[in-house]
Amino acid sequence: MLEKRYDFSSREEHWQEYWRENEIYKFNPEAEERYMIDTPPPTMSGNIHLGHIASYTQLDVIARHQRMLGKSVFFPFGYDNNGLPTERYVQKNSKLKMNEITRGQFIEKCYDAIDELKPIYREVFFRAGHSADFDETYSTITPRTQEISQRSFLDLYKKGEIERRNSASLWCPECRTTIAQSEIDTAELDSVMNYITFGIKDSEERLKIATTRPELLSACVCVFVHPEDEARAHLVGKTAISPLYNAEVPIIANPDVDREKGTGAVMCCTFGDEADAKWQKEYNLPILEAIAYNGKMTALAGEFEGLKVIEARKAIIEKLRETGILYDQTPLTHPVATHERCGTAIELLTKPQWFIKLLDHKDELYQAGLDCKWYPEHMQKRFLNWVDGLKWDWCISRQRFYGIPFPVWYCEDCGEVILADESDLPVDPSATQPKCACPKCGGTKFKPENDVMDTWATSSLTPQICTDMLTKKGLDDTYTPMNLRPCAHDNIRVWNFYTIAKSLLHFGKLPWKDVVIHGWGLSATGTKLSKSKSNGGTLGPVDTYKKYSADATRYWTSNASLGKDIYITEEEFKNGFKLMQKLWNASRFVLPFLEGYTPREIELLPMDCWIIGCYKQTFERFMSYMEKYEMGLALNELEQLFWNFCDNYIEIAKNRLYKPEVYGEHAKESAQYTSHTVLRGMLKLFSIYMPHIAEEIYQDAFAEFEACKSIHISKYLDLGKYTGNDVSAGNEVCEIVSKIRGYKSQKGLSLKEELKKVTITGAPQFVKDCVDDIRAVCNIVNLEFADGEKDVIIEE
RNA sequence: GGGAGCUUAGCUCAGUUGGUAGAGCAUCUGCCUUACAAGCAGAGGGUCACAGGUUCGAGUCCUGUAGCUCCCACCA
Repeated sequence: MLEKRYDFSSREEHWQEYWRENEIYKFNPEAEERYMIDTPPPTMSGNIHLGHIASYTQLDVIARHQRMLGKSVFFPFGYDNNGLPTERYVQKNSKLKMNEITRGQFIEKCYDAIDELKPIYREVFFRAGHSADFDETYSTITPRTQEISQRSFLDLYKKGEIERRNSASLWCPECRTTIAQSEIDTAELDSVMNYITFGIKDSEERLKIATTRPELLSACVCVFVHPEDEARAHLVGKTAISPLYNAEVPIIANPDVDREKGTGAVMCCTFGDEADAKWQKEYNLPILEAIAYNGKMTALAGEFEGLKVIEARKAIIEKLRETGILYDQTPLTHPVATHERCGTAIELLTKPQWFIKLLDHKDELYQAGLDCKWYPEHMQKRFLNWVDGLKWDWCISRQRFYGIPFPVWYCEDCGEVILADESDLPVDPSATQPKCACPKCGGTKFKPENDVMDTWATSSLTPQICTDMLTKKGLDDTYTPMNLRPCAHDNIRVWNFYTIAKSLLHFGKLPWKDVVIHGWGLSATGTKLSKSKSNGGTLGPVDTYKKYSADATRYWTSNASLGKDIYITEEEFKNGFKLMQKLWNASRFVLPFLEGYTPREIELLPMDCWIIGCYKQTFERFMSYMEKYEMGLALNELEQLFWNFCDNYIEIAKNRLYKPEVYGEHAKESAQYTSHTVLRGMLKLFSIYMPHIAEEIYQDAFAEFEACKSIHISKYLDLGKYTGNDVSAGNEVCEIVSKIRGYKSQKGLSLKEELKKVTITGAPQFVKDCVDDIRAVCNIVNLEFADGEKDVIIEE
């Protein structure tokens, strides 16, 4: 018997523990049919919020759906605790500066932070009723993961896909590390265009040049003009003299120059922007470093040495003004590349870095984008677009403390790269030494590579890291391509892209077949929920579970459209809560009539056939939506059926169930069979969205009947193909009932009010066969049928 | 500048292959009905962004326009 009230707060926890103890969600690698998900490990960088719950719950709905199709579902859970986000979190919360403590101490701090955060993260997901295995989880910083990640490095190095190059790379002066193209944001910043003049050697002429980066004047290596620039044609081949520094630089004609921009003459520095870097390579120009890794000017800048870039810019402008070299200024706003993590304008600096070759593989990457199935489909374009615009190889060196080290030393004598032995992985080259002498020069002194790898170099291996929990084989492709990678739309060019790249480079195949793109959880005002910013006022996940239940929280998130952002509104939690109550109450009505009842096949009354037809129709639509990962639309279909069941079917069945002495035992049994079947079927469909209450009711009423330990490992109730005939006729009955209810409503009568006589005209045979049901549900003394136009005539 | 998506009821959104506009929320009216008042019944509410075109017929297909959102490019 179900209690009058469903006490979700205690029952939800009860079932969570039950599922865990009984290993309901355990993956069976031997299963005939498997469904494997490459779960995104949440980044451990602070407080977890409802946005996470939104996307992970959608994923859980998918996992549960696949499980109820009879597949064994691999739904791992992991923690992404490797790298910059965690590092920044630790720095911020402990108010530490990187240069004030040792690397070892800092790493300890990071591990401590992870230990504190892990249980919080686990709790939030576990209490949402997620069907992942929380007892065996992975993390992106464990020794085992480090081993896999380093092995990936060695493998790609040996394949010739990784190399160390000394070239321009994207540098964040705030984080003091190189970053990748994918980590760039663009910010619209105010700036000033400064018009200055260069001298010309052996000439009185001055050459006008515009620049937004006068602080790089000391690193000016060349001046370009357009080949068709007649006014300046005579200068090509001559030597320009930079102001203040009096450096002699060549004047070269270059078709890349945009004659409309600035003055039409460009100074090329090391490096003002990507064009500078390109030209440096193209003309083999000298590399002059005016900016140091800490974002301050070097000795090259002369009197401006030690100033930060922005300060130096102000100072040099002042100086240029004083000396009369600056002849004009115009304010402008322009887009500046910034580091997405900290918003600092990035610089291009030269430093030896490790690169994974991507530009050589653009075609394969593009093809991989075509080969994956994207949901929603148009997200594929974003991937292809990104591959198209790829300009940099993937720089994987990071000048940070906390991360996975490169398994690499350099020979102090000859500089040769010495790789760690695979059997020694994971290694920390700063703590150990190579086992043999340098193969090239026989040297025995080595210095370690002190950089660590980009976090994405590791998280791009999640298919290998998570399936390693099954195979213990590390970098292995036994289970790839997996079935599904879920991912937010902002991660298409990052996590998705790199995972595809690694899988292609290592194994020559896709990491997974399907990609589902989910939106962001947005606050009611439409701002993105973020771990680092607080969107004050919004509920936290655990508060929401407490106030509205986990099931209601899940309802909110699963009701979203594929790929679309979802807004947090308490309205939706309330709706979820109401649905839960309704499910409870409907079951509380039906189930007592099913005590001691065992279903057997009998001939069903027309309206019973009708609701079963409705169920079949819903079931088909539900399945086809879920096939496309459209869980929100599937849920809508289901809800429609459920309300129909409550408002129309139960009202009809009620009379037969209560009064078999009036309507007959057969009519009662027909209603019993039908409500048993349809409620059981609907519960299963609901169970992927609201697993707790579905389990509660299932255990009370159906678990024994199905001899199944949990609704979540039972199979959907497929009643066969919907043929389409019975539903429309039954709907007509509902319309007639609705008309009669409307009549009472308009007259201000109670619905139980007795009607003396009702005549239904133009009704088909099906409706006539339902005479008892209609009479009962509308409380009609005398119900008659007549020929003529379809109508309902009521006499009080 | 290149690409993608969106525009349907006051709000949030559905609308599969063209065939009389749908749901939830909100609003209004009525109803304590032996599951549920956190409920039930009923009602009002839309030139489907705009303009053309194809068609017997267009929210749906084609072309164009406008507005919003996102991705990419744009640092002289």
